[in-house]
Amino acid sequence: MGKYTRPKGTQDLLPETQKYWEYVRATTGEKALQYGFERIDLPIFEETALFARGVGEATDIVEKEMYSFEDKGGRNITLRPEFTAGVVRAYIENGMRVQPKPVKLYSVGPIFRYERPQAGRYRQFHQFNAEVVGVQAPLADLEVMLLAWDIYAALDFQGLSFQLNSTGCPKCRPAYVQKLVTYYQQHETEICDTCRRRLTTNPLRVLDCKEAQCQPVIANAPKITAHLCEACETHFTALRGYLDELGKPYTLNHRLVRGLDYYTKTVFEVWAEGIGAQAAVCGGGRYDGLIELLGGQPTPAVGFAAGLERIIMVMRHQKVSVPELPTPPVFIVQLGDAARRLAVRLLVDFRAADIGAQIAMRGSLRSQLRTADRKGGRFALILGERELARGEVTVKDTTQGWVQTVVPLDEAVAWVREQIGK
RNA sequence: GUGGAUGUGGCCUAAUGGCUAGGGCACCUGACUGUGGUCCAGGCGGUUGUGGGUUCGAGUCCCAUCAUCCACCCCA
Repeated sequence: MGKYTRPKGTQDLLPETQKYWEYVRATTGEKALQYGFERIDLPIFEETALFARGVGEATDIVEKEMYSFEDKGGRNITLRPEFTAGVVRAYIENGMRVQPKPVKLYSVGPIFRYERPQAGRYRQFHQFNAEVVGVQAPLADLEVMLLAWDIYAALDFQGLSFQLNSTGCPKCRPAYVQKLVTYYQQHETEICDTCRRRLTTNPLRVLDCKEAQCQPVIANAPKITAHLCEACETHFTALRGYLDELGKPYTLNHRLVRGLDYYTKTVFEVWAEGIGAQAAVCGGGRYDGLIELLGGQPTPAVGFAAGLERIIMVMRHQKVSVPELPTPPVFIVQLGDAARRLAVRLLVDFRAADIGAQIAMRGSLRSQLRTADRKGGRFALILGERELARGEVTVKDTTQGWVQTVVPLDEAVAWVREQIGK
């Protein structure tokens, strides 16, 4: 081993895994564009205050998972722990409120969180993110959910379903939270320590506690969907109506919550058959309060994010076949100094004709052919003294075993082009 | 942040506390400038994760530390 090793929780994405990344990036990007989302690329770091405010001071992310530092100019900087805050910042800063609504944006890229690494979980990882900004109507929620769904369908994920809930809005949520806290206080002796703490810091979070002792308490807890105001109720009903209309399976899950204040109304996850049981593969929801919170005009929005490492992990586990990355079809084998000079001319001729080509750089004929076999493409072109003398090149089609053809040197490019039908 | 398991060349791995840590894959060289994965010969590559300790002697036992994996936590 060398002197230096990767920082904890980071990974090298080696050439042999690139086809998965390329495939996932291509599929998600294609779907997003198809659905009218436009790509936006944002800085990987932002002002720390943006995330502190946008994600929420009391969240785990802000409290202990951010990569924050001071730059040489004394600015407080944080490597983005999620996309939404940056998207909203860009929306406001670039005056996107003057654009026709909805504004539909997507992003892909690295995300940073200081967490304990685990299978499929890294400190630098990657997300796909999509947002619909500027529309209150539940059609926007549906649009985001459909994109999430279809991305996984396009990636051939099995057993897809939605988990769905509404978290209400500033009008109806406080009353519900009060009710929940009162209920929990009556059962204070039956719940875990963490939940007791949550009651004061972030009450909604008690609902997704995994502790065994908390389960019966959760099961009988008041459900927020029974306490929605009229606007939230109408919104939720309409969204469910669309899903019913489309026959998309969803489960009402009153335990599905986001602990952040700016989340409103719709909260959802897509579940799929993962490694073993069903598991969430992406999550999202509506955040009508965030843009105003970050200094913009009051603007409704809804979005979701998906972790690419998790997608790739499931794809590899289920042995989903992904297309190979293209390799250059031509590999030139050369013998002798004179032939070598001609060979480099041939090499650039192929490339000028937009046909991928490589040249053997070392070794005997045998070992060059062996290299052609393992690293090269379909055709091995042999250029030695014999060929040189006759102005020919010997072409072996590696997909055809020993079949070889002698082609005049100046027709080689045209001959190969014809073979590959370009 | 909590609990558990595991660390031997790039990868896989052998070695009752006892010879210079052995083998396979891969890589390189040769056989071999003239026809592809075989075979043959040779080579490069290790302070056994790191640091201590026990012992005449440690890859092996003990402690610490680091890393990885797993389960929590959190989430994507």
